[in-house]
Amino acid sequence: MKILQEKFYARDDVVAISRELLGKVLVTTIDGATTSAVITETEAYAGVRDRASHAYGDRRTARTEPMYAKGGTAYVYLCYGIHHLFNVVTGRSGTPHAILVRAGKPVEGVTLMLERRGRKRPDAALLGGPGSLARALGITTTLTGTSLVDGPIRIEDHGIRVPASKISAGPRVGVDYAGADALLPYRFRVDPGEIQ
DNA sequence: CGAATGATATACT
DNA sequence: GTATATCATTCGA
Repeated sequence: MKILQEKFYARDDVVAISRELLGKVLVTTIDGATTSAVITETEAYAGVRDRASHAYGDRRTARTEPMYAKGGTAYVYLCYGIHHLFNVVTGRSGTPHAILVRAGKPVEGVTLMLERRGRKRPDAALLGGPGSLARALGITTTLTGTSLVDGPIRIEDHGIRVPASKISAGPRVGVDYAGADALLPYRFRVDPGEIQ
């Protein structure tokens, strides 16, 4: 159960880190209650040169400020006025790379996750989609800018191995506005059935 | 298929 | 300071 340290996040290759996050375990402790899930889907947002990124063109604002922090910082923002989306900031300080965590497979605190989502039984919809995942894990915008190393959100390595052959890559979701960058294969997914 | 729903960025006065 | 368009989505008809 080792918590990923700053060294893991500080690297420059956000796309490589996106692949490596598959199979890692996202853990939150909110109000003393812990919930966790294996990450099964991620999307890379490659800083200032990626039209789909909030930091495209070096747009540094109050909202995007956490993206410019050092790797291992949480970036959470409100989307469509309803959904809190959780991202992992990578790269060194000043490099606004981030990874959107889109889906997961429940591990710990399933009852609480069902309660937060207003559902009866665990199924693909419980943690399927970035808004649903954040909701189930209790992640809100108040946690943006917090540390993933010693904060309420962290990511652990449980030794789950995801072979490269089981990872599918494709274009990102909901970023049609990004022109040619919308076609980049920056979305990575592993079939939840492949996770032990 | 389309409404919901509010913070945020940007362009105005 | 005020106005308005725009979302890295979800759920229900």
